[in-house]
Amino acid sequence: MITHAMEDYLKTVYLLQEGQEKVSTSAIAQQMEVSAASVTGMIRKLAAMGLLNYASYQGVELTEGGKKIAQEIIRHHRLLELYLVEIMGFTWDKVHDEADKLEHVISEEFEERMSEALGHPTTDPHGHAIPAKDGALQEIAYATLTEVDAGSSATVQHVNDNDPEMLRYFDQLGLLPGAVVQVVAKEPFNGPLRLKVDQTEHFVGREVAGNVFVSPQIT
Amino acid sequence: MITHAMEDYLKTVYLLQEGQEKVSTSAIAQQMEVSAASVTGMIRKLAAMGLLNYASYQGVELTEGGKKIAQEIIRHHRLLELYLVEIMGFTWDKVHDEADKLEHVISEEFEERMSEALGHPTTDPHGHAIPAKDGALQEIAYATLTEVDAGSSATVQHVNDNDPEMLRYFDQLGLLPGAVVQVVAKEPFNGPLRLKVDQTEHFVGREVAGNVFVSPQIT
DNA sequence: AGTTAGATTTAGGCATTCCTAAATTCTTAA
DNA sequence: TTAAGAATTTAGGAATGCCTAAATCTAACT
Repeated sequence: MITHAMEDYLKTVYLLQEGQEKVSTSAIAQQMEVSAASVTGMIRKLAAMGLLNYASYQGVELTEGGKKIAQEIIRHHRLLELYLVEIMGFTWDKVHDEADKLEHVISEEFEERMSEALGHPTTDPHGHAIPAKDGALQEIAYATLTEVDAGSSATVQHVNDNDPEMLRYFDQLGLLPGAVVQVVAKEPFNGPLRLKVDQTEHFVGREVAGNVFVSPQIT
Repeated sequence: MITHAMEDYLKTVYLLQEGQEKVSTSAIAQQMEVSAASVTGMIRKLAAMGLLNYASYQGVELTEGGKKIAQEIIRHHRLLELYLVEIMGFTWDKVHDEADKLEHVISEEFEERMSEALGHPTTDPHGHAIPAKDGALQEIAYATLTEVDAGSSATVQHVNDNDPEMLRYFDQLGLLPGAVVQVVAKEPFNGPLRLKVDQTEHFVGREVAGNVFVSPQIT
């Protein structure tokens, strides 16, 4: 039997796995805010179920079975976020926590009816790709705003959705997926960035800018 | 901390409590399909939390605090059922199980937005009353179809929503809340009832009829 | 009143999922 | 090459929520 906690682990491994193939115990522990010991314990159980491969001290890699479950959960999460915003009228910053709870609980039919009501979308409100029913998630590795040269412009593709407070801040600034930002100036020594979004200028800290993912502006 | 399991117990006690004030351990165990021992264990915990009063062998009674939580869960459940049918297009028979899972997980905001989308309704698709935000549930004790005299007509008020198969059967027969039924004849010795619903006649077993709650037809 | 059937509680166990602390293994740099 | 330090695993323990089996209580009938 697969539990909610297991689904959370699989989802986390899947999202951490993008890029590298192996994910370390400590990376999972940090991301999920549990102890490394707890991670080891759960990993062994998931390995015994054939949902991931792992060798002691070597890190973890999802099997096809594990990937499929992770994709399913991520699809639930992102469809829920979009449904909550588009159909139910939630604000941007509240949908992540609600979706984190609901994603483990909804039926396939619920998923299907949400997708239908939304016209089978492919992107959630934070700009993340929504995996197709049985398809892989194709997330492109965008640069963060901190990596954009002073003077250049870029288009916001997606933002991290973990921190509601930061989301409200993005909303205030107009840093939504699709928005065009110009990096007017970058302070040296890890100081703030000066941005121009929609005519208005703002100063934004490096930590904040690191959570905004952009592609070069298409002109 | 109040868990999902505790909420389920409180909900069950609340619904069993209608009519009598005291609810027995075995009644709870039977309704929830767990052992009586499990019920005892949970009851002691809930009593320690001040959510219900109980004395050994004497049965159980919810406190005001316990009632409040139970009402909240029942409100969630019934709003969810209605939302799933009216807004999402689920069929009658599938909403109970979905609502049983979601009722523990949704936020107050989710509840509020559902209620709004539905125009703040007071009855769910099975004819059960939806408790107001902070108000008590006022379920009227209707008669079942088995208690209606042969020759008399009655109006369906609500039906039991526990068994999806039975719900599909009710749907087929047209035994929906609001429908007018005439009991044409009753076989003696606990045999089937002959019903006339919407011009058509049907034979219905006693067990089935016992799950249809009616009031005398208002003519 | 005594017996007995049924209801209830107690006792002991198991799985889940987390924790801290201690032991082990790996890495790296002197 | 070895020894410190970091990462990982093992060990042991707590809370939850279920179970079965055994003990105990209640109520009903002779």
